[in-house]
Amino acid sequence: MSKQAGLLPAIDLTADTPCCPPLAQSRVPAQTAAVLAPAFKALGDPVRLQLMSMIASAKGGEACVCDLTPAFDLTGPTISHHLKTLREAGLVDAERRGTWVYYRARPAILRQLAGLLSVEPAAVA
Amino acid sequence: MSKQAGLLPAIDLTADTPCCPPLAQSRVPAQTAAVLAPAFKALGDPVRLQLMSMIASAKGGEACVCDLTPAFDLTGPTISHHLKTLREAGLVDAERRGTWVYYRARPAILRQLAGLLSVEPAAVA
DNA sequence: CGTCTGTCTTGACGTTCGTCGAATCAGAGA
DNA sequence: TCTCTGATTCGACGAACGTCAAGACAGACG
Repeated sequence: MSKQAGLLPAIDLTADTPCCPPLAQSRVPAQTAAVLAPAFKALGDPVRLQLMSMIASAKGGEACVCDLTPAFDLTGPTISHHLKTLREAGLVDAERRGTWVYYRARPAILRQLAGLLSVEPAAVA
Repeated sequence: MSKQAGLLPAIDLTADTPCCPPLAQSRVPAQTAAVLAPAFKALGDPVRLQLMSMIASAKGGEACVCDLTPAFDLTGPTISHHLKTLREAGLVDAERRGTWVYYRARPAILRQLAGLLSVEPAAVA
């Protein structure tokens, strides 16, 4: 077994979860909270939020680490650590192609999180 | 000045921020990330995610701490601490009425976060 | 006033996080 | 093969987090 094969997401959000009624509509069950909270937590760092955005909005739907790293005043290992956090939260996928590693967003979980947060436009008035 | 008047949110998300184009559409600026990341971070704990949901989905739009606390296997101070975190992230408002304190969700920021996460239904196909 | 109940603050504890430098791995090319 | 470059892992550090017990504050009711 390759020692550096940790490029797969640790949890699979696309399967089990029943795609979340809005948080403001019915109480989130403890189990759902336990699954989704780590995703919010991963987004809870300014660097990771920007990384996520750069990946999700990248041309072709994917971004190379080599383009991501120089966008911050941080070392390579630190960016790699943040990308690993996003990966383990199930927010992105990574794929190595030759010398470079490309990251790609997982729209399904993004939609889940957005749906959980959604509020009726004229909720309280 | 009352020593226990820390019931107001620490930041005002409803004013400055220009209501966020989707994260997957254009790169989130560092400044926006710095403002919004703490909100995601606040949602990044299972207990707080449930608290937020219980408050936002409560009948009348508000929930009493006395109803929130017994829903968890945690002490009062711990729940109070989590509520303070939600307050400081601008996600909820608190109001004391007589003996009890009521919490109320702030739909505006919820909408902002949901909008940031929104993805076109058939984004990548 | 005194007391009781509900909530928040303080102080402490162990754990996790964000960051770095150094070392390692993976692939490309000479 | 050896070397070079890109990316990750490892080990360490200080800072922040989640939790609790103990104490303080606010309001209601005698």
